[in-house]
Amino acid sequence: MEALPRPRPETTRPVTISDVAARAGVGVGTVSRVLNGSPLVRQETRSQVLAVIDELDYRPSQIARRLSLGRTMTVAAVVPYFTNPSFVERLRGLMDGLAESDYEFTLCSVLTEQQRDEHLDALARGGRADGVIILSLPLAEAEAARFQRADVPVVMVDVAHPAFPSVVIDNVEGGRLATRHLLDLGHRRIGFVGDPEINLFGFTASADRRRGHIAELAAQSIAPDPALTRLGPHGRDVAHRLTDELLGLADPPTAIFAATDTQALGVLEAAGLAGLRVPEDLSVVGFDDIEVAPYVGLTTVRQPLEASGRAGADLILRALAGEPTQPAAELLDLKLIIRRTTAAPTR
Amino acid sequence: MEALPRPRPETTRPVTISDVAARAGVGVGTVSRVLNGSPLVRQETRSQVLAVIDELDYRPSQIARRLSLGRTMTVAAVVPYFTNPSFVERLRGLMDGLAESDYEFTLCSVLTEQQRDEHLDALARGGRADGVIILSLPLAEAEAARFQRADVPVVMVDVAHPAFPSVVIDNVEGGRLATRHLLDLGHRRIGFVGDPEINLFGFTASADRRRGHIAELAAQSIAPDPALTRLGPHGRDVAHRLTDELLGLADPPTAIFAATDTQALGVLEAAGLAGLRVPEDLSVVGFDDIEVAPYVGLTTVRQPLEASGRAGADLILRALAGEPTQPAAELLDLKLIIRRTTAAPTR
DNA sequence: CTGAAAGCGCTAACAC
DNA sequence: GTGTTAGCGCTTTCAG
Repeated sequence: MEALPRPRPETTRPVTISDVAARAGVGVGTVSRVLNGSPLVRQETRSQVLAVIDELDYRPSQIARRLSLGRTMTVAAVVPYFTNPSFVERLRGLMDGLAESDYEFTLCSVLTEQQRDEHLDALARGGRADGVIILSLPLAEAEAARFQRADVPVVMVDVAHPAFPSVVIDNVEGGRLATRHLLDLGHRRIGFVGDPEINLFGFTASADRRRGHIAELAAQSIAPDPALTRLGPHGRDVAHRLTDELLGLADPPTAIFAATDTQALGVLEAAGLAGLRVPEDLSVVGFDDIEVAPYVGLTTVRQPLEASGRAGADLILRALAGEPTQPAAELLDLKLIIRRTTAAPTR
Repeated sequence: MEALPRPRPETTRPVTISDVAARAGVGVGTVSRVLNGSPLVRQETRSQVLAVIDELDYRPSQIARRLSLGRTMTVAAVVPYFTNPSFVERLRGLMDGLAESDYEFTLCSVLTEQQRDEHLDALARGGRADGVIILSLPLAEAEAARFQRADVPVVMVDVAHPAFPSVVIDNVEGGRLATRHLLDLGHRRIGFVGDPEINLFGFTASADRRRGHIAELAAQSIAPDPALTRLGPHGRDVAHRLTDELLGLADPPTAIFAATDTQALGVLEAAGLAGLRVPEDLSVVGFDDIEVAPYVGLTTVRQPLEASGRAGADLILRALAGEPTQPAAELLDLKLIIRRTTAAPTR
């Protein structure tokens, strides 16, 4: 058999820990020790091994390491609609924060309920990730319990859960901020375009912002006109359509508060197509302050998107490091950014 | 020892293949076989094992599976500036395409040269991913060779390499398309805002588009005016500044072709701040047709961003499936999308 | 068809 | 200090 002239090995075989051990004339245990910075290695041996590692250009197999360690050395982020600008920004902060650690990152994209359930299920049974960051998705009690049982640390971003540390904003307050601005400008008929109260993933941001909106109206003794509220699946296109309805009203609003910037873009689009000038004929305020907001001069409530991702990464890293973490909610600041889509009503 | 009342096991231990085997009264080998759909299992045994798997809610450990298989069952995508709209769109197509497969996905974010090198190095030594999709990053010969030696299939998107299948567009043609449109409109002094010819990652899209731009000018016997060309690091802000320079010229351009939509946004911003009306005082055409393009009414050359990601995923999946793949370049279509930022010059 | 056992590459417990 | 060895959970011969 050894006589067989095996075809030239075009492809290289990765060098393993035993290759290093053999070459260095030591046991694999020793190599492993220097690899993991164990102090129980003579300095001389250490540098010897290091030299061989360098010579052989050896890199330990993460897979093998994980199996042996029983840890995956990765952090997973479960994120719905990850291509949406606001999630992209959160992701950036998150990956930035993780990049500085020893943990790998794995993105669990959620577009459907099934994906949501599958990812959560897989993650909650452990062995897939050592820590999980969940973005915007409310967790059912049973789901939270499973994570706890499997002893998998969880951090929530943009949504809270009593059992885990979370990073959130005060959406109600944000809704008030936006509405107060419109009110201050003199608007009295203010439309609202947002998500349905009951939606696929149970997002509550839109509903909370609307609660703030209504509260602020009430503070000015304005009874909310149900006709001025239009809710529909999140997206620019739907918001566009809802705005058409609003503008078609006998007594249309002079301003519209959109639950998110994406929806505000739809509002602007509809207004433009309807021949309305913004802000002269219609004021518009959004929420989030995504990257495009400045381009269209959108007045909006800014929330620290990227910072929320970073905060999430920091929290999970801290938990993974064994530091005691509080299942408390970290509240990020909101700020009204006034640009060119809002002004006093002319009607 | 067995007398020790161990503290109640708060955390669950994952069920393994031997748990299943034991419970089903078979060997682990058999369980493995039914897991992998081997035909060499009696139907009766199979359903028996399946029942236990179901009962125990068993899920095989991917880590162990990978170590044993010697394959990672994941495909990696190396992507620079993944938060840029164009990359996000490509990513979406890519992840969509991969989601339908058995492969996991791992995103290698590249923001610095070091990250580029590290990721490429790690990936090229194999063991990290079974297949690699590289976005926009030109590969050095030595790097390509390493992938080949390690027998790791590679697919290039938005940049070609003779050794691997790739998905590209004809940037030169795109540049001609944009410029011809401006020329047809009657513009003769056309500015160009793009990336430096020599840049961090060796991107050539901007340079190629400019070559098309110049070629088209030449076709109309127009000598390119060096003063009308401004190159700088990619980004809205820099493009904004470069446009300021252009507009400050004694004889400023009546139109500007920006190498990308992002840069076009910077151009529009600068024009607006300079009090110029678009398109009356200045026409602007971009490239890519990213999601925000319609919002600002940007005339641009559309390239199928999402489709490129999908195509990349399809190619790598095909390679992974062992199907013979050609190291040929798949050329995607370009299309000029005329919106509101271009018109005939008024000067 | 199926059980037993070797092995994937690494870590950690255990001797020397 | 350092070598040896027993797993980590799974796949895959190799016998039977």
